Amino acid sequence: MTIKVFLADDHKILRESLIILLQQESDIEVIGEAADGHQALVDIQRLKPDIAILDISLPQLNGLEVAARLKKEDPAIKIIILTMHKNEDLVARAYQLEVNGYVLKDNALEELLKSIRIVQAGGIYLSSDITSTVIAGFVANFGKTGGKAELISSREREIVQLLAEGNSNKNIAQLLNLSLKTVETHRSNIMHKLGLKSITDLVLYAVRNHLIEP
Amino acid sequence: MTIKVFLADDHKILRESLIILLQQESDIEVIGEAADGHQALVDIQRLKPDIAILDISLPQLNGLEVAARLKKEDPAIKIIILTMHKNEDLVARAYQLEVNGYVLKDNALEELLKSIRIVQAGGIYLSSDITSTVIAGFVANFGKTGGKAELISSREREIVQLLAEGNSNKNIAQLLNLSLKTVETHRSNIMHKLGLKSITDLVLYAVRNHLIEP
DNA sequence: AGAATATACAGGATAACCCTGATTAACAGA
DNA sequence: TCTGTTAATCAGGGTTATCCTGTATATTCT
Repeated sequence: MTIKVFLADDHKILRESLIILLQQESDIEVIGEAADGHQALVDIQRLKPDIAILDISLPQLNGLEVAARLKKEDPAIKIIILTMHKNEDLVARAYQLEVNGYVLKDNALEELLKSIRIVQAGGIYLSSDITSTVIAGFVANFGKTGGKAELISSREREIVQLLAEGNSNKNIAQLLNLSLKTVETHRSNIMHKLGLKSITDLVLYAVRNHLIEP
Repeated sequence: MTIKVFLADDHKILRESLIILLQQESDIEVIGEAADGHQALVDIQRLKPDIAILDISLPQLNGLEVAARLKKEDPAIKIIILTMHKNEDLVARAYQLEVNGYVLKDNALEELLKSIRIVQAGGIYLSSDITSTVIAGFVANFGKTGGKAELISSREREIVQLLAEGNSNKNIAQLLNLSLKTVETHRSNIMHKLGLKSITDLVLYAVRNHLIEP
């Protein structure tokens, strides 16, 4: 019995290449493909693959939304997210949706094959270079806040935005009538909670989460 | 005589897949690969492939900058840009660099093979879906970019990207084999030239100019 | 040749970062 | 109600990083 997989990715070159290579595996069979979220949703519900492999940045309906709708209708469906995004928030959202795998495109092809077999066997697969701290932090928060995990507090989010807008710690302290030390503490906590390594990462986080516009 | 190609793309899954499939073509031989711009530049100059296939969004040094440096050293080198971006400004910039091919990742694999053979034969290949945007872009940009002085130098652009990717001055100095003080000077000059007040402004500049992806 | 630019490097001042603390208020669970 | 957790506030003190002001050489442009 082969593992029937469905592949949704908007880049045809990658889609075609992966299908050719997946077909060469004796235990894997690609039974369908899609280039956008709507088509993926319709075809996956019709073809009922064992595993749906979804890119996040799909046109019309993003991969996480497709995953959410599939899981809502059939919580047993197996989903692997295949994406270039190692953004903490997206990983957390995927985790919330209880997807079965999260594989980065800059990992080896071998990782994808491994994830398919592990997920088919009932396991959960996460790319090794996704920071464990984010997952740990997320798991720690999950359930205590009623389902929706807020990684950072309201005050912290306010400071994220001010930082991403180019304000210095000193500046923020003046704006918010706080001690410089308080701002430093917030900043440090934010970096740890979000798993960011530099102010640059913070700006990108803010852009991705629409706290500021590029 | 086979066509010797070099492939640079930061997504290992795509890179691996493409190499396997390109190797199956009897007239094509992949003689090297790279996951970042620096490695690509060094290896391409060392291995001297017939055609260099470059993604635009490469870490450390983006594909267009790699193309510019390769063309400067050897104007006869053949370059195919393989990218997800169909922005007219990126296409126009590629055209100014006189690259030999521009293929979109959402085209078929067959397109890439065709582009390799056409470019090897001395032709220029453009993905069919960007023909209209490229024409529009040229009409709009023609004349403007003729003698317009670049705001920042090639070296500075390289450092902008490394900064926006979250590297510290120290880190960049090591990567480029420069003194820390040199990197600091470049950084300062960049900020003044571009009228930026903070590193976050620089990240936003890099995002807007597609030096990095949000 | 002269001017402008790119590239490279230094010293000293300022700001940010890191780690280990502390206090107070709010709030949830046993 | 007591206890534990989190949010929010602040501090000392040491280590790094960044900013500002200069200098110098090679290359490129006119």
